[in-house]
Amino acid sequence: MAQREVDLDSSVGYALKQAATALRAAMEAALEPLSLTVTQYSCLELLGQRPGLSAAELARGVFVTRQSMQSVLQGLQDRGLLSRSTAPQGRALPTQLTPAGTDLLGRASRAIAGVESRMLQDRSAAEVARLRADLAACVTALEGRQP
Amino acid sequence: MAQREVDLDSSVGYALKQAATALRAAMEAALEPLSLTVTQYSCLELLGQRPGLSAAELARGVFVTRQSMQSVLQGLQDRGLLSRSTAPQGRALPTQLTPAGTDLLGRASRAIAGVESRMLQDRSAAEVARLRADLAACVTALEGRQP
DNA sequence: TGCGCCATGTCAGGAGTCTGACATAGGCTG
DNA sequence: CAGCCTATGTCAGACTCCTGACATGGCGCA
Repeated sequence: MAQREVDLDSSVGYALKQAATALRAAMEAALEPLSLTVTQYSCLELLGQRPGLSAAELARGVFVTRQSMQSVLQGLQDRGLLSRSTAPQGRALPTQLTPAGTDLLGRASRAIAGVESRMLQDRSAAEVARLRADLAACVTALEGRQP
Repeated sequence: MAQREVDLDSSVGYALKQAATALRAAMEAALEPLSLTVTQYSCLELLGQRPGLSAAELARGVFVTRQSMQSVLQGLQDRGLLSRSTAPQGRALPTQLTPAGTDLLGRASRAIAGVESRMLQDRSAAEVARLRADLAACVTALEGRQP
C-alpha cells in the first residue's frame, strides 16, 4: 500500500508546530510595544500567579533551563520589575514582582488575552475547554515513558 | 470580579506551548540514535514529500529563516543525504534526496510515527482529525491580521 | 551525628538561530 | 525595451539558549 509513515497534511505534530509558531509570532508582535520578549512575559505571568517561586521553579514553568532563567531574571530585575532575595548558593530564593512589575504585567496580560481570544475566535467555551484538554492529554501521553 | 486576564490553568496558549515542548523533546529522543536533529529531520521529511523544493521554500516549511536553512542543508549535504544544484545566486535551486537520504528518512519517519502515535494513543481517528482541524483553525485565525 | 543524594544558584563555553546586508535572477508595468 | 519590485542565495555579526561543570544548602537514612 506504500502508506506514508508521516504525512504532513494530516500530521498532528506538524499542525502543533505550526500553531505554536504562529502563536509565538503573534505574542511577539503584541508584546513588542511593551519591550517584552515572550520569555520575559511568561516569567512575569507565572510569577504573578504563583508569587514567591524560585528561579528553578520559574524555569520549569517557562520551559527553559535554570541558566537561561538566570539571565532573564537579571534583565527584569535591572528594569525594576521584580526583586530577588540575595542569599548564599544552593538555596531556593523566592522571587516577587515589584509594583512596576505588577503594572507592566497587567498591560501585557491584556495584550496577550487579546491574542488568545483572536486565536480562539468563533469557538464556544466548551470547544475551547475540549481543545485544552486534548492538548493536556498529548502532554501526559508523551511524558508517560519513551520506549 | 477581578477576573484574571490570563489564567495558566485554563490558557490554551500555555497548553499549546506545553504540548509543543513535550513533542519536541520526544522527537529529539527518538531521533538521537540516528544522529539527526529535529530541524534536520523536518527538512528531510519535507523534501521527501515535496521533492525539488528550493532552500527558501524548505525554510518556510520548517519555520526557520533562509540563513538557518542554509547551514542545515550544508550539514545534510556533507553527510551525503541530499544534493543541490549549484548555480549563480538569485535563482531558486531545487534540492533532492540521495538514496542514502531516502533510506535514513525512512528510518526517521518510522521513529517519528511512533512518537506521534504515542502522543495520540487512545484517540479515535475522528478525534485526531478534529484536533488537527482545531489547530489549523488557530493558525488561520492568528495569521488573519494583527490589530 | 555523619554520610550520601538531590536541588539550587552560578560561571564558562559552544551550538543554533536570527537580524542585517549585498548581489543576482525573474516578473510585472509603464 | 527599460525600470522597478520581489524573491533567492549567501556572507558576516550578534543574540539567545543550551550543555557541562562546580560549590553550597536541605533532606533522608544508617
